[in-house]
Amino acid sequence: DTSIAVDALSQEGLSEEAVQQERDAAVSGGGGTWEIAVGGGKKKIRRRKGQKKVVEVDEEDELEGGDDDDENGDTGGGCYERQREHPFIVTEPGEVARGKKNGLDYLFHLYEQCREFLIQVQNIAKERGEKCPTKVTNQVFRYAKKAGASYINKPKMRHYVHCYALHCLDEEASNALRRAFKARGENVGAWRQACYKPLVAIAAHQGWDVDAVFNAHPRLAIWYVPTKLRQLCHLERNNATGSSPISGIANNSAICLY
Amino acid sequence: DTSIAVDALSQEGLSEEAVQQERDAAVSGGGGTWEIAVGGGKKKIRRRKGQKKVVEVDEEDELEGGDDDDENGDTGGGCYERQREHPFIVTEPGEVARGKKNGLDYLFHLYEQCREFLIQVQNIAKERGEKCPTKVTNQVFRYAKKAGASYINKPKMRHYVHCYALHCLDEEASNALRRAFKARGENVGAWRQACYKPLVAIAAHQGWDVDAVFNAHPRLAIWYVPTKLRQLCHLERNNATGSSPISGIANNSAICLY
DNA sequence: AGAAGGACCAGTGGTCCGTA
DNA sequence: AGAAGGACCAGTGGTCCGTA
Repeated sequence: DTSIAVDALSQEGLSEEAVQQERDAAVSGGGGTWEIAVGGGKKKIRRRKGQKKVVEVDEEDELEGGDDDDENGDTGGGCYERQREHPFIVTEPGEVARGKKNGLDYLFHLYEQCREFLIQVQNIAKERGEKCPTKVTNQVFRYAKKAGASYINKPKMRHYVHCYALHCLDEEASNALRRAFKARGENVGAWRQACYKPLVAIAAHQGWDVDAVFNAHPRLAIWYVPTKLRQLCHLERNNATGSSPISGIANNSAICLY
Repeated sequence: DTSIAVDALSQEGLSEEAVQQERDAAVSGGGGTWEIAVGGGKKKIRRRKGQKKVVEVDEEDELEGGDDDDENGDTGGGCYERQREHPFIVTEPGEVARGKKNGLDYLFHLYEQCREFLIQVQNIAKERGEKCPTKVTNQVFRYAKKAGASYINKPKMRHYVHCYALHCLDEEASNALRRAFKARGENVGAWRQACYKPLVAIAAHQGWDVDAVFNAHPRLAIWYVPTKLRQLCHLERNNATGSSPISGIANNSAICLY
């Protein structure tokens, strides 16, 4: 029975398209596929990026049919495999990922989508006189999922927040890093790690106050500062100071690490 | 064994006085009394307000001995009654409550104390490079308790937040309300209820944005807007608008409810 | 191996309701 | 009755680790 999924959606004022797609996903046996679950106005962008079938032979149907891997022959029945988003690869700015991969422009686009979902949640809250979130909270992720953006989830977005931060704060540096890591053939994890260092340098110039750095940028202010970035800034501040941690905070302009 | 309470305190850099008092409370059999648990630098203020023994015959010891009510004769043993703070009564500005009561100046003073505890928590967090609370959170209440201010607790502070808000935002109106309700012999609950209306009026003048009203005042911005005040503002906005809730927000200056 | 995300967990905001 | 606050609860921020 699909009534639960449809009921949940019917309260949110979604397009009939999204409801229909969610219904299809529910019918498909509990698993569904990411492709099917992607709904509403956000789907177009995702489609554009999803250039599949480099090795595969099956032409995908827009609404039905799985994104079957070779080892999974269970196509005819009601049992889809549990599909995940394609992994990210390091791409240059403007470059579309080929194969079963997603590029970094697409990654950053997800942050913009989350911002739009937050704005919608805020508007609803204001209208109802309820307390209004200023950050991308669990509530926003839940809203995004109901709106059909099932490819957005909290662990992923939190994982790459600092990469998005660098993209917002110093797009040139971010682009240069992407090109360098692509040229070197580094994987996404290595690129992600490398994004921390320039951010710490930016924080250093702002008195080591990474919260202030985030809050000063309107698109970044809606994201929680990642724990690891905060810790790195704290460690570097104490190293850079060259004295007891007690002094801290005020000595920002004297020392430049990078 | 008192080691747990002492250990918890020893990490917070408290005065030995507070630790000793906590130990006494623990020894006293799990109950302890509020008087004993009150410790550290904050105690003085509390003492000043606590003018007891109007009907009672027992002179209180500063550190030992309960604040025994007539019906409780269990004084000699290790079993203290579970003491609560004296209830609030409506007092005029500057008036000290008599008998086993606390006055409203004392109530508002508790909010100032919480602010000081928040500032301490913030300073510790900044020093450690941890995320820094902007509001009076559970963490702050926990810190206050460990610091010996056991008379501060979350339900009480949340209960009277809007009364403190009126005191901050329009002290003249707050004082007038206190005098009027005292003159009429109203109880604290009635006074508390009456504090909502002038706050809604203030919010009305600020485009019904009660969050903005709180945030604009530095001592108030650290407190969460109470749910009921938020709801009242929302209801009044829709009533005042005289049309569909869709219009909302922009029509602030035209209509004055009070 | 490298990576995506379901699902868990400690501690939160909120306040009810057993207590005095 | 009026009031103080321990203690509970649903939903949070954070991220681990079983999964693909």
